[in-house]
Amino acid sequence: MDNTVALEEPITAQRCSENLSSVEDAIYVIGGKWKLKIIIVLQENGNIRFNELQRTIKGISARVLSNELKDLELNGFVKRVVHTEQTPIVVEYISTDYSRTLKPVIMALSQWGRTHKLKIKEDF
Amino acid sequence: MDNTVALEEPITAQRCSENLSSVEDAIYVIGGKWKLKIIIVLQENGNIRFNELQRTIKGISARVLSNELKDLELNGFVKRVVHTEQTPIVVEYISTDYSRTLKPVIMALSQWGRTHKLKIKEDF
DNA sequence: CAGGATCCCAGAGGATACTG
DNA sequence: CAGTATCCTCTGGGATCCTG
Repeated sequence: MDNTVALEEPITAQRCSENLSSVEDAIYVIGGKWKLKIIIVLQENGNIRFNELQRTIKGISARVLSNELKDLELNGFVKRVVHTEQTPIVVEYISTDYSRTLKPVIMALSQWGRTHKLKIKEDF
Repeated sequence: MDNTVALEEPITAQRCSENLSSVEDAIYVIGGKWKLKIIIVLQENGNIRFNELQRTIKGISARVLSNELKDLELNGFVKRVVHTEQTPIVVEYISTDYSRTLKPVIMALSQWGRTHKLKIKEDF
C-alpha cells in the first residue's frame, strides 16, 4: 500500500477539489450511522459473533446489522468465518487488514469527538 | 442518541464504548453527505457567497445548502457575515477557528479516500 | 442575489415476528 | 444462535417556484 503524497504541495483549487472528492469517496463507503462503529468493535474484539456484536453496538437491529455486515464484507472490511464443525454452527466476524487502514481515520474522529464533547460542556 | 450505559460490562467493552461514543459524537455533528464538504470548501476559500458555494459543491440544492449552513453556524463551524452597506446586500460565509480543529479528520479522510480509490482500481 | 416555502420521494433504519 | 421477512416510519435530500 504505497501512497506517496506531496505534503509540501501548495493549496490550490486543484488540490481543493481533489480533497473534496477524496473525502466524498471515503464518506461513501464508511459513511452512515453504523459502519465505522461496527469496524471499531470488530477491531477491538478479535473475533465476535453476531448476537454479541448486536449487544455491543447498542441500538442496532438485527436487520440493519445483517445488512451492514454484508456491505462491509463486500468492501473488504470484514471477514465472515463459519465454523461448520460445531452444532449449532458458529459464525464469527473478524476485521481484515484492509479495515485496519482506517485506523488514522478512526483515531482522528475519536480524538475530535472527545474534545468536541468537552467544548460542548463548556458552552453551558 | 445513546441513552444506555452498561456499568456492569467488562473493561474491554468499556474501553471500546469510549472510542465508540466519541466517534459517534463526531459523526453526529459532522456526519451526513454535505457538512464536511462545505467545511472543506469554506476553509480553502477564505470567504465565499451563497451561490458561489452552491456552484462549488456540485449537486447540492439551495434548500439543503441553506439548512446545512444554519446547522453548521449553530455548531460554530461557520460564520455568516452580512454586509448591509451594499445593495443588494452581500452575504458571505467564512470558516471559524473551531472548524479548523477538524483538519486532522479531514486529512485522514482525504488520505484514506485517495488510497481507497487506488485500491478499487486495482481490483479490476 | 440569498434564500424561503412546498411538495415529494427513495432509502436508511426501527419493530416485531419468524425460521433452520 | 444467526440471521430473514415484513412492515412501517422518518428524514435527508431533490425539484420547483417564490420573494425581499
